[in-house]
Amino acid sequence: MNISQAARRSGLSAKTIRYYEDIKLIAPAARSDNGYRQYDQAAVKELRFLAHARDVGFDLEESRQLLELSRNPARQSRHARDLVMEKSQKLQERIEQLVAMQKELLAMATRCKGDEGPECAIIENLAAGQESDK
Amino acid sequence: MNISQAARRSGLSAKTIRYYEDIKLIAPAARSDNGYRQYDQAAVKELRFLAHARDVGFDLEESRQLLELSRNPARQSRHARDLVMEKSQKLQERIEQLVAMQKELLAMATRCKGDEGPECAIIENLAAGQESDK
DNA sequence: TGTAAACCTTACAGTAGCTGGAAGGTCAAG
DNA sequence: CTTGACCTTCCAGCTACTGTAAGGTTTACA
Repeated sequence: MNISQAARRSGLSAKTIRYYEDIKLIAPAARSDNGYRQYDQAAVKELRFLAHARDVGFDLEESRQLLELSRNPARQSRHARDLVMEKSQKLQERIEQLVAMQKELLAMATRCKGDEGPECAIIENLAAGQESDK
Repeated sequence: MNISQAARRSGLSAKTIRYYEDIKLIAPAARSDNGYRQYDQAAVKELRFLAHARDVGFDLEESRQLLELSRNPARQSRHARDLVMEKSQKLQERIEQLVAMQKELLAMATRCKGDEGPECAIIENLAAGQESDK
């Protein structure tokens, strides 16, 4: 199949698939006589793997590691688990950070009248700085 | 004061301050005879404003808008409030997305033994694709 | 047979928000 | 007079793509 069908089946864009080939995340696709890239079921499966890994938050380097594990029949599931736990930890920290931001945004919004006047707790709050160094 | 002190007092790096000047987020700093940038309290206050706006999740364009509001004595607090509410909404969506990712990561990790063997629910889960198009 | 739409190719530029490094000028202490 | 800590500008690189240009191919249809 051509690249756009592989894209549809994998959930990646054709652009992204070419990009993944460029950066050697996947092996160069076979080519048909006209020079078009050709994908088989196995190739699509790897693309779907990558799409899913990205979806759950792995970056390209981590996705590459996971893909290598999936290709390696002598892998140790411990390695995959380590990657997942580490990502989960980072994600947890990120979530807590966003929740804290969210909390502060709502606190600011609550105290701002949001009318036609210039007085604004949001602006004051952002301007009010924790002075650090003198 | 010189740039590194302004950096310490604002919570931004010197690099970042120069960058903000470059992209005209802030006015070009005054220069002393030797060509060094000079910052006064008002300048530091704007830098702190920006640092804080970034901290709570605003991107540079939004931060620029907020800074303009803070500079404008004829502002309407409604505008600031709108920016905050919109950002809060986006943030909420992002948080829910990350929480869903986190949930899936933990579900995968739970089902993976994480030992020396190759059998791994994580790999299987990532490989198992929701086949979309035939 | 012509042509237009829908594919495909490569190559290069741009995005956000910085950070790092090179190459060099300035300043205060010892 | 040298060392180290500043400062300057400029350019490259980071992530993970996306957009665009300029072209070649294939297919459907009039």
